[in-house]
Parts: sequence; structure tokens; C-alpha cells
Amino acid sequence: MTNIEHVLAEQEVFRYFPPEVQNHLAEYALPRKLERGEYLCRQGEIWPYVVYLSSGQLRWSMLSAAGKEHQLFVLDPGEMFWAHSFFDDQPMPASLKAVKEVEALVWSQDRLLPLFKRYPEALWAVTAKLTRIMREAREIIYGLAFQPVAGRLAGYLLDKIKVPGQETLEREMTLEDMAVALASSPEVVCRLLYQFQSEGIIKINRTQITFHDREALEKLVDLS
Amino acid sequence: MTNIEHVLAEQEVFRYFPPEVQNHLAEYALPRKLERGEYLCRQGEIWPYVVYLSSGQLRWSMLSAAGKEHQLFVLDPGEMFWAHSFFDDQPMPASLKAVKEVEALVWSQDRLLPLFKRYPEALWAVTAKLTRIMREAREIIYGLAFQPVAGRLAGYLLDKIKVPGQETLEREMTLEDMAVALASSPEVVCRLLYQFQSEGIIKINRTQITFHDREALEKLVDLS
DNA sequence: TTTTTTCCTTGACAAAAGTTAAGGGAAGGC
DNA sequence: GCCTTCCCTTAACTTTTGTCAAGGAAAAAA
Repeated sequence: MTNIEHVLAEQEVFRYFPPEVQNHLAEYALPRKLERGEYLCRQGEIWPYVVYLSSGQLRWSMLSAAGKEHQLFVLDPGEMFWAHSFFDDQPMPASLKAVKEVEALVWSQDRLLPLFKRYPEALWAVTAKLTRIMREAREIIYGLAFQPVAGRLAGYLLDKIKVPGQETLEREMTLEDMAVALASSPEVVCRLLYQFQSEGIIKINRTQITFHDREALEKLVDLS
Repeated sequence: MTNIEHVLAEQEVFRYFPPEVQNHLAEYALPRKLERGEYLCRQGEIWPYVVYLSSGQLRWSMLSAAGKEHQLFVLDPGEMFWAHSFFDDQPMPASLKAVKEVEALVWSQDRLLPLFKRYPEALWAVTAKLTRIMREAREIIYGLAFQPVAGRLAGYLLDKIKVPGQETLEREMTLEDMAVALASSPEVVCRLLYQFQSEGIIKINRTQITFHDREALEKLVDLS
């Protein structure tokens, strides 16, 4: 068993396949490499695949008719993505785009479907995975329906430093990136960041954001 | 086979069970009746069940910390609902509330799980069902992220008269109901309705809404 | 190093949406 | 028939958000 097969055998769905299947999962997959900016799949396309991300980062985001983009989540190394088309053969509702150089494994529906029919335990794990994604979608809806941009920004920042001790955040994302994640505009995000600073909540410069009052941010996330 | 069993045997998931199972589905279920305003399940509760709505109407909606409500969709007679907790035993992300007097059938996880393990075809149909719900969630996010309230209202109105010939809509919902569906407030909805009227798109009075320019509404749904 | 490009920052303005308050009409209960 | 309750409607005002434009700093390319 090679290294990648060990990793795959631990995945939340694949681990319910028997060892003899797990040993061959990597063979069933198609390796894909993407440059930064390339798309793995595009909104509107029928794309019945499952993805394991080995390295890089993928952004799952929707495009509006007016050309705006809204990021729903990013996929990090070690995570898997189950495309909508895989289950219902309908067009994809959003796009998967490489935001860093990407290496991934891709399985087609044809290859996996027989396995699922044979090992229902794995399929049950798929429903749990889909349910978790629905819960994430629920959080996004909650933010958009109930919170102003300031609240969503506060949540975004808190998300970026889950590490308890760490109080300084390197600004590796652009304002545009943040705007796409918050469904707003770079100017508004910038304005709010400086507003937070003027309220003593954070301290920012061009490269870093330092947290001075994490509680204030947490309060903003829902009460505002 | 009684009438209800015929109906259940045609449902998108249940139809993949063999006849001998279908014949007993109704027995496995618990019948529930709800008065208007009662809850079938509440946000935060662990509620591992599946619902078939015989009559009435259920509203699936989230409650914010500040006490606002946002309706995600309504369940109409003949439709089924698969609770999140059913798949992952985690708390429900929203509530199911009777907006009309309700009669429903409810199956517990305990009862159905063995069947799914045995009949993977049915479980595959579940993944397709979950995927469709994710697509609906995607449309909600699209509306909130990209469209102003006017656009969402236009879409809401068009949804209410899918019948091509019919150009008049009885106002059976309150402004409050519409606001809850659009994640806005009754006053804003009212204002927009009269704005649409002043633009010659619709004609409204206390009890009806008449469509004069359906195309204008369709244009509002995305371009605004 | 110089030049170009990208990104950040800010101000001014406009549009959209939320909120509060008040008055009036309709439906249902008494 | 009267009264209560619920709902609709509108105005005035505030807050939030979006947009446009301009200047400047940093990073990347030449």
C-alpha cells in the first residue's frame, strides 16, 4: 500500500470500503494538475466526479449574471469534494477554481457507483457528508440573511485565527478575496477594517491584522 | 394495499424499496397532527426523522439570535422532508412549523436505517434528494448574495403564478409572510409592491395582485 | 534601477434597506 | 351593530451598502 492509499483509506467515506477496495482507489482515479486560475469544473457544466485535493487550494464559488463572484468555501489539501452532478447528473451550480497551483485526484461516477451499490455503509457516510455541506450552506444563508457585512467580516476574521494564542494574522488574502467571501466589495471591506481599528478592536497595517479585542468581534458576529 | 401505501410507494426514495417493504411503510410511521403555529421540530433539537406531509403546510425556517425569522421553503401536501439529524445525529439547523393545520407521517431513523443498509438503490435516491435540496439552498444564497430585495420579490411573485394563463394572484399571504421568505421587512415589501405598481408592472389592492408586465418582473430577477 | 502592475486607502456621493410611528381598513368575535 | 384585533399603507428618518474616482504604496517585471 502506497502512501496515498493510506491517506485515502482514512477519508470519511472511503474508510467504509473494505481493504481490497481501498488498495485500488488510487488506481481508479485520474490525477489532475491545475495552474493558478484554472478551473476544475465550471458552473453550468455537467461534471459527475469526486475530488481529493493533494496540494494547493480550490475555491468553490458562484458567478452572478452580472459577473460578480461569491465564494462559498475553499477546499484545502486533504479534503474531498463531491460534485452535485455526481449524484443527479444535472449541471453544476458553481465552479471549482484553483487559487493556488493544484494537484488532485478525480474519480468518475462510472467507477465509484458500482462500489456504492455494493457497500451501503459507504453510501450512508456520503449522506452524512452531504448533510454537513448543507449545514455549511445554512451558515452562509444565516450570515447573508441576518448579518450586516460588518458581522460577516468579524466572523471571517475570527475564522482565520482559530489558534487561541495567536493574535496576529498575516494578510495573505487581498481585499478582493475577502469581498468575494463576504459577498461585498473591496472598498466596503477596507472601510470596515479601519472602522474596527478606530473602535480599538483590531490594529491593521498593509501586511498584518492584530486582534486587540476578540470579544468585541464575537459580539459583532451575531448581535449587530 | 391502502391508498396511503400507494402514494408512499411512488415517492422518490420509497419507490426503490421492494413491494413487500412498501406495503408496510405506513405501519412503520407515526401519524402526527399539528395545530396552526405548532412546531414539528425546533432549531437546535436533535430530531432524526423523515416526514411525509399528508395535508396542511409546513414552513422550514431559521431563527436568528436577534429573533428574526427567515423561511427557506415550505412543504406542501405530498412532499417529504428528510431531517438533518436523521443523517448525522446533530442538532437541527432550522425549525419545521405548521402554518396551516397539519397531518403528517413520521418515520424514525431506527426504523428506516436497516432498510437503507439493505436496499442501496433507495439510499442512492436519498443522495439525489439531498443534492436537490443543496441546489435549492444555492438559489437562496444566490438571491441573498447578488440580488436586492426588489429582485427577490420579483422572483417570489413569479413563483406564485407558474400557471401561464393566470395573471391574477390572490393575496393569501401577509406582508409579514413575504418578508420572512425574502429576508426583509413587511414595510419594505409593501413599499416595493407599490413601486412596482407605479412602474406599471403590477396592479395591486388589498386582496389581489394583477400582473401587467411579466417580462419586467423577469428582468428584475437578475439584472437589478 | 526603473517601470509597470497590482493592490490598498480614502473621500464623496448615491442607492438601498431598515426602523419608527401613525392612521386606516377589513375580518372576526361579542 | 359595535369592538377588538390584525393587517396594510405611508411618511420621515437613519443606517448600511454600493459605486466612482483618485492617489499612493508595495511588489513584480523589465
